[in-house]
Amino acid sequence: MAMQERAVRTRRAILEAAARVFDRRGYQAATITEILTVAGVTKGALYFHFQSKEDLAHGIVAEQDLKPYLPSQSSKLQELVDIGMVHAYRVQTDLLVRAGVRLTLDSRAEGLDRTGPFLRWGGSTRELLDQAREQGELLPHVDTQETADLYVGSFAGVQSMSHIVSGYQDLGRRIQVLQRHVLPSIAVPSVIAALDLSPDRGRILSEQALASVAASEAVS
Amino acid sequence: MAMQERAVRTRRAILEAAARVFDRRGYQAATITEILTVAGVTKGALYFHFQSKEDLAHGIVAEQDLKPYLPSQSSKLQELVDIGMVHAYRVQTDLLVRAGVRLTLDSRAEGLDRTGPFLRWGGSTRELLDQAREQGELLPHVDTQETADLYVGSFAGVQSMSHIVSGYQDLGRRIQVLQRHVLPSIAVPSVIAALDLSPDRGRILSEQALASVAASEAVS
Amino acid sequence: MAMQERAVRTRRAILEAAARVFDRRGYQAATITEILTVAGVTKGALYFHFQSKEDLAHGIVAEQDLKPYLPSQSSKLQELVDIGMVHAYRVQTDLLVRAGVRLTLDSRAEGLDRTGPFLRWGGSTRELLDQAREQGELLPHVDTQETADLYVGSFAGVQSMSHIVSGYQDLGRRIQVLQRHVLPSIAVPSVIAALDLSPDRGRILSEQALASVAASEAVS
Amino acid sequence: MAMQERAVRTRRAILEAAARVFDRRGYQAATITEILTVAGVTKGALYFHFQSKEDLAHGIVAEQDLKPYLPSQSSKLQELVDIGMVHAYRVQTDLLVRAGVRLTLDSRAEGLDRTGPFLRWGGSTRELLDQAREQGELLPHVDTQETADLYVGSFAGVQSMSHIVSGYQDLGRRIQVLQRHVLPSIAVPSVIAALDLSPDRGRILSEQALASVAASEAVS
DNA sequence: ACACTCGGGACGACCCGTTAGT
DNA sequence: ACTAACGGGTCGTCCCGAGTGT
Repeated sequence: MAMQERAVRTRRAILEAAARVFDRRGYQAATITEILTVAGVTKGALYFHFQSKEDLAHGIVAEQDLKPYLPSQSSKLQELVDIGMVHAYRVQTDLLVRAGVRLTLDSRAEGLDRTGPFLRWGGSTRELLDQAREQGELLPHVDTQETADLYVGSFAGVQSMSHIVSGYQDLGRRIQVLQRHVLPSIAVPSVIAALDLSPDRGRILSEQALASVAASEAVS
Repeated sequence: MAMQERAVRTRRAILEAAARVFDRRGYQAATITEILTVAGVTKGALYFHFQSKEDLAHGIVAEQDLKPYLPSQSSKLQELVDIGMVHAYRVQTDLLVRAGVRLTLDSRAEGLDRTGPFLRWGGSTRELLDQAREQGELLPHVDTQETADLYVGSFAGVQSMSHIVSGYQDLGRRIQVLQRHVLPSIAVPSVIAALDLSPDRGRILSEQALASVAASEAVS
Repeated sequence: MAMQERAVRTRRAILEAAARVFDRRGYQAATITEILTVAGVTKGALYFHFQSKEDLAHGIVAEQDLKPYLPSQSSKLQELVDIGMVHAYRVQTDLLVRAGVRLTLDSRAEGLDRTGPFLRWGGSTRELLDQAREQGELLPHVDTQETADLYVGSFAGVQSMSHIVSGYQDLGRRIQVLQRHVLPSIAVPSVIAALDLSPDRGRILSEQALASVAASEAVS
Repeated sequence: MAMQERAVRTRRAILEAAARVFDRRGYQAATITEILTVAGVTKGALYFHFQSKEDLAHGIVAEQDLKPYLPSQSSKLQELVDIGMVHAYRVQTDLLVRAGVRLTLDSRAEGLDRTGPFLRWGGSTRELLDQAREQGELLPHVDTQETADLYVGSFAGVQSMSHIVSGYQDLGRRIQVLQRHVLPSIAVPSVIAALDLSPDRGRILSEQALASVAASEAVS
C-alpha cells in the first residue's frame, strides 16, 4: 500500500511522455525508446506498468472516459454544440485527450477495429438529434443518422486539419465555423437564434465541470 | 527505347502493389517486403525503379497529377460540387488515387510539410468561391476563406470515415450529404435549386474526361 | 550498479571478438554478424554496449590509451628503442593492441582524418630525438623531423609486413633489424655500443610495467 | 576488327576510373556503382570487359607488369636505389601504378595470398644484394635476406605514410631519406660515396625507359 | 511492489555484385 | 554494350522479457 506514490508518479510520467510522443509521431512511428527518454524512466519501469506498446496506447485512450460529463439542457442542439466546444477546448489543453484523438484516428495496429469510435460517436450524436427532433428543434426533412455521420466525420476532419495547420490553435474557431455552416440546414430558425455558439463556451463549461468534480470528490 | 515493355509492366506492378499496401497499412506500417510479395517482384527490381520507400510514395502521388481536369462551367458552385464528386468517384475506382489520398493525409516523413495539401486545396477552393461570389451565387455574409477551409477539412474527414467504415463504398453518398448540408448556408436559394447533386455525376464526368483524353491522344 | 558482472563479461567478449575479426579482415570487410558469431552473443547485446560498428572500433582503440608507460631513462635513444620493442611485444601478445593497430592504419571511415596517428607518432618520436640531440647522442647532420618520420613510416611498414608474412611471429626480430639498420646512421658510435637491442627487452619491460600497475592498484 | 577503337577507349576509361576509386577507397569500400559513375559507362559495359570486381583489380595490377625495366648497371646498389626512385616517381605520376600499390597492400579478398608481393619483392631485392656482395659492395656482417626484407617493409611503410600525409607529393624525398639512413649500415663507404641519390633520378630514368620502349615499338 | 540493467532476435530499409535478355 | 532484374547480405532498430536489486 505504501510506496505507491512513487508508482503513481512513474505511471503518470510514462503516460504523459507516451501521449506526447504518440501525438507527435503517430502510433507506428513512435518508439518505446523515445517515450523512455521523454519520461526519464527505464524499460523496466515501463514494462511493469504496461505490458506492451499497444497496452500503452489503450491506457491513454482509456484515461479519458472517466471524464465528467456535461449537464443536460433544455435545447438538445445546444448540447450538441456544447459537446463539440468542450471537446475542442480539451483537445487544446489536455495532452492525453490530444493523444487519444490521434490514436483513435490513426491506423494503429491494423487489425484493430477502428470503426468503433466512429460508430460510437455517430450513435450518440444520432441519439441527441433524435431527442432534438422530438422537441421540434429539427427541420422536417432531416435524416438524423445521415446528419450525425456527417457531423462526426466533418468534426474529425476539421480537427485533423487544425492539428496540421495550426497545432490546434484555431480548433475552437474552426468547430464554430462547422456548426455555423451545418446548423442552418437542419435546425428550425427560431432554435438557431437561441443557440450560444460563442467560442468561449468550451472553456467555461470545462471549468464548470471540473469544479463540480472537485466538489464531489471533496465530500468523500 | 526498346525492351521497355517488360520494364513498364514491372514498374506498374510495383506501383500498384505499393498503392495497395500503402492504402491498407499507411506509410509507416507498410513494409517493402510486403510490397515485394504483393507485386511478385524482387528487391532488385524495386530498387531499380525506385530509389527508396519515400520515392515510391512520391511516385504514387505523382502519378495522379497528370490527370485530366474538368471543363469550366457557368455555375462555379456546380464546379465545386463536381470536383468533389469526381474525386469521390475516382477514390473508389482508382487504386492509385486512393493510395495517394492516404499518403498525403498520412503523417509520412514527419519532417515533411504536411500543411501543403490542405493549404493548396483550401486555396483553390477559395478561388472557386470567390468566382462564385462575383457571379452572385453566394450569400452576402460568407467568408470565402473560412468556408473553403471548412469544406476541405470536412471533405477529408468524411473521406476518412468512409474509408474506415465502408472502405469507400459509400463515399459518393457521404460527399453528397456534405454538400447538401453546407450549400444551403452559403448559396443563394435559386442557385441551389439549379445544382445537380446526383451521385452519378462523379462517374459520368470522369468517363467524359477520360474519353476526351483518349481522343486527344489518338490524334498524335 | 550491481549485475555488472555478466555485463562486463559480455562487453569483454564482444570487444575481443571484434578485435579478432577486425584484425583478420580489416574494418570494412569485417561484418557485425561475424563478430556476433565469434563472440557468441546476439545483436541486442552488442548494440546495448556499442552504438555502431564505428563505435566498436573506437572502443577497441580507446582500450589501449590507459596503458602504463615506460620509465624515463638516461639514454633517450634507448628509450626510443624500448618503446618500439614494447610495442612489438604487445602487438604479439595483446589481441586488442593488434586490432587497434590494424584499425588506425586502416582506411576506416574514409572521411576520417587518417593523418592523425602518423603525425602524432612522428611528433613524439621527434621530441625524443630532440632530447637525444641535446644529450649529444646524435650525429651532427641528423634532421630530427626527417628521421622521426622515416622511423615511424618504416615501423608501420615492417609491422604490416610481419603481420602478413608471419602473423606477427617475427615482429620483434624485424623491429630489431630496423633499429640495427637505422641507428648507425644517426647515433654516435659510443652510444650505439651501450644500447641494449636484445629482443627480450619487449617482454621484460612490459612485465615490469604491468607489475608496477598492479602494485599501484593494490593500494587503492 | 573495326569498332574496337571504342572498345579500347571504354576499357581504358573503366580501368582508370577503377584505379581512381580503388586508390581513394580501398578494395572493399570501393563500389562498382561509383566506378561506373566516374567512368561514365554502364554496368553492361563494365561486365563486358571484366568479369567481376576482383577481375577488375587484377586488371589494374596486371597493367603494370608490362612495364619496361631498367638497364643493368655496374653498381648493384645503385640499381637498388634506382628501382626505388623510379617506383616512387611512377607512383606519383601513374594512376594505375598508384592503385596497384594500394590494392596489393590492401587486405582485399581475404583468401588471397597477400604474402606474394612481399616475398617477390623481398626475393628480387635479396638477389640484388647478393650480387652486390659478390662485387664487394656490402659490409661483411650484412645478412642479405634480413636487409632485403627490412628494405621492402620500410619502403611499403614510407609509401603508405606519404600517401596518407601528402598524397604521395613527398614520396621521392622520403624514399631518399630511407636510403640515406639504411645504406650507411650496409654498404662500404667508398661505394656510398659513388652513389647518386638525387631525387631527380626517378623522373630521368623513367623518361629514358619510356623513350627506349617507344623506339623499339616504332620498329615493329 | 517497483524499478533497472542487460540481452534476445526478428525485422526494417537498403545496397551490391552479378546475371539475363536483347 | 545496355536496360532490367536478382537475391543475398549489411548495418541498425525495435519491442520485449529475463534476471537482479531495493
